[in-house]
Amino acid sequence: MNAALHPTIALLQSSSLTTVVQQEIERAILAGEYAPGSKLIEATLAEKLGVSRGPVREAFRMLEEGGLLRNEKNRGVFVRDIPIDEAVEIFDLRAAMDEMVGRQLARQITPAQLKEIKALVDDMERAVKSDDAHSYHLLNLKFHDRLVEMTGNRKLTAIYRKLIKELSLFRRLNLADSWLMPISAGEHRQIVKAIASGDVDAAGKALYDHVMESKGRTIDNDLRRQARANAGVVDLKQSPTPAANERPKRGKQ
Amino acid sequence: MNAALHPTIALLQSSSLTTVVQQEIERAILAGEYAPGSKLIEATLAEKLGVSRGPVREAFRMLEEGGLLRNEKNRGVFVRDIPIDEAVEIFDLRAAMDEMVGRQLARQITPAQLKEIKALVDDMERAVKSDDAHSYHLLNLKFHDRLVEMTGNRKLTAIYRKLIKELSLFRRLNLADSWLMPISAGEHRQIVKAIASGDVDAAGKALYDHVMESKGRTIDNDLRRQARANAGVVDLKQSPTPAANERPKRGKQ
DNA sequence: TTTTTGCAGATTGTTGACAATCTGGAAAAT
DNA sequence: ATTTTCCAGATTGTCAACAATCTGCAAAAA
Repeated sequence: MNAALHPTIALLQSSSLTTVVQQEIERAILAGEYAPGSKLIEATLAEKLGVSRGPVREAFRMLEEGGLLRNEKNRGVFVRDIPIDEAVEIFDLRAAMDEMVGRQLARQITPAQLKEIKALVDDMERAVKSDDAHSYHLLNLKFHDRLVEMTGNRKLTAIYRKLIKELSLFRRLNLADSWLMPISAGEHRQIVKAIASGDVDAAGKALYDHVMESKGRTIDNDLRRQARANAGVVDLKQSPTPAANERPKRGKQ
Repeated sequence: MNAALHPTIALLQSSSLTTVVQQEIERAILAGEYAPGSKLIEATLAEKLGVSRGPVREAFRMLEEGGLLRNEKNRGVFVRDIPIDEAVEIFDLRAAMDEMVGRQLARQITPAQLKEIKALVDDMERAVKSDDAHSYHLLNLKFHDRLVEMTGNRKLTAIYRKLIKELSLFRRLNLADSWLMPISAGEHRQIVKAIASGDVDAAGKALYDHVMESKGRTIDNDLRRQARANAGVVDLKQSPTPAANERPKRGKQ
């Protein structure tokens, strides 16, 4: 008599307060409700969610290990703010993983799967035409996530997703991408074409290059942003940063 | 006034009971003191370490997220037993990561670093000559760990180490490798040579192939072991497995 | 005999309380 | 005016107790 026959039973067997709290905090972070660098207070969260501090602390430890939170002993936990060096490292790693994805899919993708990702690319092009950056962003995430998932390598998929989540905490990434959508969209067509052709090297290279292009765009973006911020500082010197009290005074990221 | 000036201060600032407990459990698991599949009891561990159950539970959550433990609600936490499918996935992923390592090192390795890994290979060959499988195993781990570390990509290094830890829980891997040492050792020489030559493709391929060979050897080993176990079962049918009470009755890995 | 039911002990899940530490600012000293 | 000292409030770290759940076994039922 195995479990998971009745969905409610499976739910009760798997979810404890800790896991629910963990999922809720993760959702809120990824939704941007807690900005990178901001502090999470155990008691506040516990009260908001109607539980005691125990489960909240356990959820903190999980999210900490998962790379979304950072803990300073006796000072508190903070939403991680991914520095640009780390973002670069993640992009490089992701490129290698995506290359592996491309090579594998060029060999093993099924017609049904091919149809599915082609449809996603079509949707993305529609989003480009209607200048819908938000939809494009979501479809882009979905596209890459599905590709990785289609390899059938669950370990790869799990780690890939973790990296994507961390990258989303690289806050300088959000906006200013809208005029680049057509370029990115074109690369997606190219990726699908290479996979469909069954050319292992081409598919690997297409995905590798795509991620590296994305990395380049993101970094350029950040450098511009950095420059703009520095330019502003000379006029506003010593003006207090808005959320200064949410940032720790000691230690490094 | 920054921290970490006095090592004791840095230690007290970073280590809480939770982190100490976490490290101790991890050490014990990797040392084989708790076998894969065995159950860890909160109260027992708490007493042995002289703390209450709170920190132990928090450490459990971290190790769970880290892939070393598995949690079944209301039933307890168990040392994870990596199934062969997952081991295969990890090997494939590791191969891609090591290929990245090889390509990067072929470009950027320094003479001092090259000297260091050459020395490690020398040590390994000495271990082969004296038939010291244990030393060889440790040196092998060190060799690959240093290579990854030398890329300078901390994210890659962290994930690589996590994968190695998980692989060590694939219990069927331990023994029976001793007569293969010469082969593996030769591959290591080959890897170093390719990196030293600066040939990006060759270095990547050398590491990729090495990991895949290692994967092949491990799987063959497991299949033989599996076959042997099955052959034994016909004689010993229904004989109770020794640690049967340590394994859960419900759910899947 | 075989199956079902119903505990008792063991173990995990959750909570609230207390101890230790940090933060920011007021008071005191320079 | 500037620096130092001290303290109260806020927050995290740890613990022990209680509640909920599971496991294995013995007694009852079939």
